[in-house]
Amino acid sequence: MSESIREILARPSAGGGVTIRGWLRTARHSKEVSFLEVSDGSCFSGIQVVAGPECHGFEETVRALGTGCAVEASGELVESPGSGQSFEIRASSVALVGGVGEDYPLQKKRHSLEFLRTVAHLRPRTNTLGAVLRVRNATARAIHDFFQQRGFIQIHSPIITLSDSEGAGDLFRVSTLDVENPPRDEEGRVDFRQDFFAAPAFLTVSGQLEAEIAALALSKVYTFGPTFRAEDSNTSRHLAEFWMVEPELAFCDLDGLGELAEAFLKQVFQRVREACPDDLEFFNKRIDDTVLATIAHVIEQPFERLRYSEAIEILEKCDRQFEFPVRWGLDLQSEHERFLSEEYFRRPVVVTHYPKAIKAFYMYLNDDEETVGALDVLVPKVGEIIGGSQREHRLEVLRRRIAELGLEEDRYWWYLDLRRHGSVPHAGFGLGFERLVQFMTGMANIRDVIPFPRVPGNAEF
RNA sequence: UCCCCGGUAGCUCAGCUGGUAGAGCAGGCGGCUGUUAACCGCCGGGUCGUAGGUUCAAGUCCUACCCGGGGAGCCA
Repeated sequence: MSESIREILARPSAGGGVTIRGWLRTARHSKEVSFLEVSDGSCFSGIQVVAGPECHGFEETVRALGTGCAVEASGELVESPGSGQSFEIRASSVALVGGVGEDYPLQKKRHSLEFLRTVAHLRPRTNTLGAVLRVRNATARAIHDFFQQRGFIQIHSPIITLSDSEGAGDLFRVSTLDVENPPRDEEGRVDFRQDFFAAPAFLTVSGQLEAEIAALALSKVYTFGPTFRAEDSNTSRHLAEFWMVEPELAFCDLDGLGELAEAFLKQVFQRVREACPDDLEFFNKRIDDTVLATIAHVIEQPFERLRYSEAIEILEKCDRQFEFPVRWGLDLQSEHERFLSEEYFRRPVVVTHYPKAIKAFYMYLNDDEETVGALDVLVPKVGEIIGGSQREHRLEVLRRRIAELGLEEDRYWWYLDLRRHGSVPHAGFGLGFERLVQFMTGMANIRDVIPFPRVPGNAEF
């Protein structure tokens, strides 16, 4: 494999022959010389190829090149006399590998992100999406590194599931039945006993329950995989298909979970800042000029920790008028979360001990019998980025909670069984991977931090 | 799903109180001895989101629908 532009630009000094392959960002032609800016996606920067009449292919090829053309160029790596780059390639030959039509939609000029979504097959070639995909990659790697270094074992939780988990969101059905003419049972209802899995099946909304199973054997585990929600929600923070990171720890309580969440975010931010400095510089310059300061802040400042009750007090006492009411027992709204993290504390905030009525059945019931061991991490701009809890590991308490909420115990038989055999305190959280990338890059719309977004009414590409 | 805003050239937009569509960039051609989203000149390019309606006349006003954006709900 040939040397990437990233590797060439990282050379200690000029000199020597190089060959690069990539796509033209722009071509500047004057009478005796052409400047080609070539990118291969290996790093934010492209490399400048300078071709004159002595270059093989100058008249036939180089003069006709424009934005988008795929080329192969060979020559000598030299120090650039122009400002704007340290090295450039003095070309001895340039060959066209793949030309572009007159209707090639990408210009060297800035495009709107909305337009780029309509050409998702070409948008990775833009500065912005290229940077997003490199940061996304670095973030995924940093996540694996964090857990692997600490002895967490990755669990591959299933994509197809029969249970609807915590009942979170609407589910995508998985079926091989003929939708035009499904088999019916005696009462005329669709007979899923004849379906592929002999039961109604769905795409997973979370790997949590499976992670709990694994944690109660391997102690420290995590999942990192796609999840699916069929909610008709159309916002800049929601996708129908997104990736979720879910660590789960045995012998861990809520405090331990909060420490893990903070160490996790700090290290991931640190690693991505080390891996993608040019990309982050670009986001800070062109997308959101607070990105670098925010990243530094997350790495350096301790997170604020407070209980739900304290959060309510702060919100009640402040002189801000909120659209939605603030009262103990009501869930925090987006505006409340943003006020706390963006304005009041100006840093990530860890809120714990929520009222049991607004949280899921599996969360640990505190001694006050009113609150549960829930934990949310709120960050500026994005809002809730992590949601987690200490799990209820006491069989009788869990059965009571299931009954209180009117859930069917039968459907959770194996989840309950885990509490009958070797049950221990355990805790875990879920992190929306795209929201993390949004936070890192400052991208306003979640559809622009995933290469192929799935949203209501649109799954093209 | 709800509320608000928008849809005009390939892209980004302008088009006033209704009078029959324009700029920059992109594209094509030509010029320019080192450019940095290069620059200069010329040229081509539009059923103004769709369907109805009002009017002598609709890009402009009205209605419905479609698509996009922002916010909210739900959540990650």
